[in-house]
Amino acid sequence: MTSTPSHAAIGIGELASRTHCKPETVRYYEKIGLLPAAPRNEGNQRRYSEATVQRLMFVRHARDFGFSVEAVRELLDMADHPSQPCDQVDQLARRHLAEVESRIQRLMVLRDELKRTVAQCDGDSVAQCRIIEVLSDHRLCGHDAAHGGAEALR
Amino acid sequence: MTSTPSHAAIGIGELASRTHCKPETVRYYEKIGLLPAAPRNEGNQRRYSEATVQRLMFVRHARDFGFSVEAVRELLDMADHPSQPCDQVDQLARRHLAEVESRIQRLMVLRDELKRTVAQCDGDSVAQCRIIEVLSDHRLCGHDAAHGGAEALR
DNA sequence: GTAATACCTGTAGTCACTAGAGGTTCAAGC
DNA sequence: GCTTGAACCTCTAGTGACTACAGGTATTAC
Repeated sequence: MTSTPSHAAIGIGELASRTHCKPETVRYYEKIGLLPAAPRNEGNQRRYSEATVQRLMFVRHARDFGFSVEAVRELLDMADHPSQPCDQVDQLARRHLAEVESRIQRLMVLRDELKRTVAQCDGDSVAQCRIIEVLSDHRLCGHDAAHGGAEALR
Repeated sequence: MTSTPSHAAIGIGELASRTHCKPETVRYYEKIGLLPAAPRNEGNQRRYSEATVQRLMFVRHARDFGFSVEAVRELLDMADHPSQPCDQVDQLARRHLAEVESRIQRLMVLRDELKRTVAQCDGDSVAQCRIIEVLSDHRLCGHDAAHGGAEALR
């Protein structure tokens, strides 16, 4: 076991493994200001406290929720001011929820069209392939607008 | 109207507008080899044929379907060999469909969790905010694994 | 003492474009 | 023929959120 007593300083490797990310990511977060510049030991290596573990967990969790780094920055700022009203947090989360829902919608349209197209392929030569045919001629789609596939991923 | 007779050479601007993309994107596709290097007029400007319009439409349409540029490259290659069997096209499309479906699944898990969290916020101060609380403590989630938010977007 | 591992900085790469600088060519009107 | 403005050219850098690598230093275990 390499568990460290809670009062001891934590190295970047342990911090990373405890928060399910990589040392590179930790340094990246420090660089872009999501984490404060870590104090160093005599050999110039970063040493962390439990508070930083908590902060990084918050960051990772928010990222897992799909919030952008900029949104995480705002959320952290709000979390740092607990006596303020939480309207802003609420708005940010609702906006994000709306984005996720619209992404799901667009992906579902795309999925249906892909499904329909794939189902029509009879496994013969490319010349008769329905997939290639549909890609070649937009009029063969169920939809006449773009499906928003590439955009749906953003 | 600025319509061009079909036998005349087409400029990059018209090609772009007819395929709903930008001149920059056309040049980018040429650079990465999705489009062949265009012949030039005396003043070094690109001139396109109807065949290129068709090819670019294919590319845009495949991208709208959410295929990666690498996948589009493969699809183009297959479309260029119409006498071959279309198993590969089929496999590529099915793999892509599976990816889209898994992305939808992950996004739906994320959406449900976000929805639940947002619903629990009573609009009081940040200190009591359920959203901040959940982000601070992963155990408060419905799920105990990562929600795959950031990954779901890829 | 030595060897393996962990850490450091800085830079470049990923994906699919997009934006801008700074210059050239074209097309239309006078 | 000249001028003006739009369209075009090349090249470089920026986007988001990391990831990977090169080349060096520190720590740790034996």
